[in-house]
Amino acid sequence: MLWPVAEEDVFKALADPTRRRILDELVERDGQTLFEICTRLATKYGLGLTRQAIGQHLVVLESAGLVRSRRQGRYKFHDLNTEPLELIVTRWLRPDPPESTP
Amino acid sequence: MLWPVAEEDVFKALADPTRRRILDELVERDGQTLFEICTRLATKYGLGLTRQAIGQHLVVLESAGLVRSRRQGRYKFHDLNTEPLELIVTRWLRPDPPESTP
DNA sequence: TTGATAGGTAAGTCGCCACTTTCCTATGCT
DNA sequence: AGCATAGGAAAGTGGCGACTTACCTATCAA
Repeated sequence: MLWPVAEEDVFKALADPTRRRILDELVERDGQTLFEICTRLATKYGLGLTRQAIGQHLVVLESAGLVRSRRQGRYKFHDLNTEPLELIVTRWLRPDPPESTP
Repeated sequence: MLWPVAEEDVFKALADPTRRRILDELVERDGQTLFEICTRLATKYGLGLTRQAIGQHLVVLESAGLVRSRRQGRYKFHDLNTEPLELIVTRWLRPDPPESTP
């Protein structure tokens, strides 16, 4: 248990389509800055959002543990972290289907 | 591709804590009716929601393909369907880590 | 048919959330 | 120093979603 992240935060973070697209970009290439993400969202998806909006989305993703950031000079690089997603997968798996109970 | 369900619907359905608890109940026992779900949510979690509220949540879950229902007389039984969850899992998996690039 | 049970529908309220606008801080370059 | 770049913070707005209240339909039992 590395992050004291509530499941609530993870699901809420994933609820927004823009945030999901940000994750899509980061899975393609880690270590992007805010401006890079803005540019790619604009060119690839025609997203007409301001830099501030994307910045707020990144805060939400970080709070959910889905994105980790490292500061370097005036740049802040963002990395994808898929660990919290495992919570989702395992949560609603059938405990153990006994297979032969007619 | 069994249901024409948008990914948007799945993530939105999972965004609400009450709906997640409903899924928790269904993974424990399939085939519960609306009233059963209401009762169990109230007793186990102290959820003070009206029957109508739960009913609306079930509609959302069905639209997302996470719950399937079968009518039988005046009863309507609800079953969990975890297929849409696989979308979430596979979406942000790294394509193929080349492993040896130090 | 009457009454009870199981569920559906629709209007209305309220709070939250995404987004913009505006302004501010920090780092690097020359 | 001065300016541009990268990022952060905060107030305000608009819309959507969760919930309630109230009413309606359908099935079964007496």
